[in-house]
Amino acid sequence: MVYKTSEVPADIEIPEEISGLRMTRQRQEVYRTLMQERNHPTANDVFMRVKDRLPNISLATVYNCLEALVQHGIIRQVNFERESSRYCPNLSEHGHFHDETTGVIHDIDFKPGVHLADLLNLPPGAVIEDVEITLRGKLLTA
Amino acid sequence: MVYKTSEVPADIEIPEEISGLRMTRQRQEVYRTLMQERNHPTANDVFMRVKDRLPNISLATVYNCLEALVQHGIIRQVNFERESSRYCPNLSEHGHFHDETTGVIHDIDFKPGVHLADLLNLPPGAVIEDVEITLRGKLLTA
DNA sequence: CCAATATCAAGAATTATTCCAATTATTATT
DNA sequence: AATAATAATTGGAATAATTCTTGATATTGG
Ligand SMILES: [Mn+2]
Ligand SMILES: [Mn+2]
Ligand SMILES: [Zn+2]
Ligand SMILES: [Zn+2]
Repeated sequence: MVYKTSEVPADIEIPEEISGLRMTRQRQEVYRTLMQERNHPTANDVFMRVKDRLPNISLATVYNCLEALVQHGIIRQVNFERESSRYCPNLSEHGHFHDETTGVIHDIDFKPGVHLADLLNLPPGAVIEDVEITLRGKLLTA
Repeated sequence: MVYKTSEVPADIEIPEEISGLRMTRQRQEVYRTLMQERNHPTANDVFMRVKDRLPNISLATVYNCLEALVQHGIIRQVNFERESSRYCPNLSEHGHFHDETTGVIHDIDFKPGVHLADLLNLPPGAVIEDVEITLRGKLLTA
């Protein structure tokens, strides 16, 4: 079943349209889940959570919504090795540290004033559209 | 058919054992291919090339060999988004720039003296075991 | 209201990679 | 050298994340 966008509950503060993307009920709930659970969930994680609110949503729709949100620059897709893609609503430039002990993924910011592209020997004429920084290691709690 | 390691042709300069890994004929040919074709081939690319020399090699073996070489730090596995894994024999610390126009992947070095981990706000206690830097964009030739 | 377009749902299809079982090769032991 | 134990290879089956397809439903604009 497709939910009418006009039946959106009152407690949502997500606009009806973001940068040209129609915010359907499904897209809103997918986006809300990412905003509430900032632990870089997979499509399936999102699917399970969104089902609490939209019991009839399909996994394909979650994938469609995530892709639409990524395409419009509202969220970011994050990949570790060959694992399932994860999704992140943090739009500030940041990298990801994957703690192998706990599985937790930490957002990593640059120190102030650092611009990665300045530190690389890029080939002349290179126009960078996207940068991904991935760190793998352990977080010692001792 | 399994090739006897003793029947290795004379023009190979790869040692019989590298850091504890038995260099079988299959592993030698996989490694040789990576050294000769520095364009970050996929497992299937390697498979097709190696078949010229070992017509009976299987794709599973190519995957096995690549994994063994990666595990022993002899080559690196490189991932772009959700595409097939690619493999790189360049062991110096470097990143990868994926030119979307041509599909070519360029090795990217840091400018001298740059150490990425120094520029990031890592959580206290983080021990980094691996860093991956991936750039996507276009190489203007004009 | 109507037509055109967009979105959704369910399940099938795709595909890179891994797994499995049988065979062959290598190494260690007698 | 023969034998036993271990490791590697092969071909095909299995896996699993993602994408595709198709029919239904919703939205938009006239
Ligand atoms: Mn639940
Ligand atoms: Mn060929
Ligand atoms: Zn993030
Ligand atoms: Zn490389």
